[in-house]
Amino acid sequence: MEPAILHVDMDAFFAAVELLRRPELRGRPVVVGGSGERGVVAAASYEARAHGVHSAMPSVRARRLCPDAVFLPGDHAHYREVSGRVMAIFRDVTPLVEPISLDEAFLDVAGVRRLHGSAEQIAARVRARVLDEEGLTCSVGVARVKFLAKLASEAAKPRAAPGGARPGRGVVVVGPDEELAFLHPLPVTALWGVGPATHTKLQRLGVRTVGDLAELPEAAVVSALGTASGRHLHALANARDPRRVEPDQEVKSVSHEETFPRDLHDPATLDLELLRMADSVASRLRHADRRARTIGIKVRFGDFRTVSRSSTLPVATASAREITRVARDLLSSVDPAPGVRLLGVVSSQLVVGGADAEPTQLSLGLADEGEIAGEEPSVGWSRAEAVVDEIRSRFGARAVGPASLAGPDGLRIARRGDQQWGPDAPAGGADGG
DNA sequence: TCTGGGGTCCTCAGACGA
DNA sequence: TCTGTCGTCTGAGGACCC
Repeated sequence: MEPAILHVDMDAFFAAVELLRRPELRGRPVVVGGSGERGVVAAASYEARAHGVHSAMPSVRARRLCPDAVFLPGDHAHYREVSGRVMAIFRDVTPLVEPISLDEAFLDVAGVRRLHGSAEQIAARVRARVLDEEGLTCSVGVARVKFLAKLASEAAKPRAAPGGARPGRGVVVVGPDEELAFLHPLPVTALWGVGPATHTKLQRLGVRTVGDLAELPEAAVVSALGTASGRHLHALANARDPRRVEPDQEVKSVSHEETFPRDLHDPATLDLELLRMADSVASRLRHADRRARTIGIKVRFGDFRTVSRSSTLPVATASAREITRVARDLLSSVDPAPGVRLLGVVSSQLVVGGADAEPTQLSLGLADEGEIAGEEPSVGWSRAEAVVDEIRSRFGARAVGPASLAGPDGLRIARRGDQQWGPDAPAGGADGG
């Protein structure tokens, strides 16, 4: 079988997009990410990587490693916009595009080779178009199966070197007869699904490389890692990966979580944050035409101990009021006294369709603060929230929101990606204990 | 060298009904 | 009526990915 899966990975995407807007920074180490003490690096230019800076590294440490670096706060909305245009280029080549994140995607080109040429030729053309139309470089891996394509794109990438990037090969093709020779010398951590915990377990079995793992009997791997992970990783190590490129991935959960600049102890402050996050989750659910059956919270304490609580409702909801009510209930079972570092609201078990897609849970007609004259209270609220959505779509997310979120600088409405890489430098917003 | 945010998937334990 | 088993659902937590 000829390779027909492409994995396209943008090179230092966020940093590269920023350099397009600020060409004067070219050649300098640039770091995109959170600015606060608890922020992390989202992307680093190759000049910064040469100093040892990499994504997910605490910003504080990145600053220490590379004091000359230019730190930029990151603009998630803009990256999404650029990503959308790049994905459109991919879809122009084949309809079978599976985005993995803003900066990478799998493409299945099996059906378009007669039209566009071999997978390798298509890969080269995709790279050229992305560079032409967006001014961005990307690396492409080509293989028979997904995870090999992904490893191949990694092998195609530029490398960090003092003074900037050493160009990579751009496109790497792993032919069917080269798969094991390509795969087996790689460290086992190169496999998708082998993180620190699994690595430790595999080390105990004497596994260092993918080849070592491939040689073990599957039963031994299953016994060490569990059925699902064990079988999966053993298959990958033998170049077997049955996963197809899936263009229409359903979203399975919608969540919003934030790390605070300082740990919070005060229940009233936490309650306001919870309200803000529930409002954000509900708004995004309605925008995606989804409702959630399960509502959960996530609490991380100052010592990094993390707990979660969840509750499954009889009827799915996308109402901010209902999500807040459930989340509040769950939060009341957690003692914030040790200090809360992070709070999150999660919605899952999603069903398709807005509020009118399924029967609404009617209340028993008790007096309700949200009641609208002559209407069932919950119906009144869902109408009110539909109006909120309409206003936000016209005037922006911060145009309207719960009164309790009003402050001297306007509404404190949480938007997706606002705080993607950690809290900004503290501005005295936390209660500090 | 103190660890973000938004996701997915897996495991395990307990509850519950057939 | 009691007990055991099985499958399913739920909740909590962990690991991993970008």
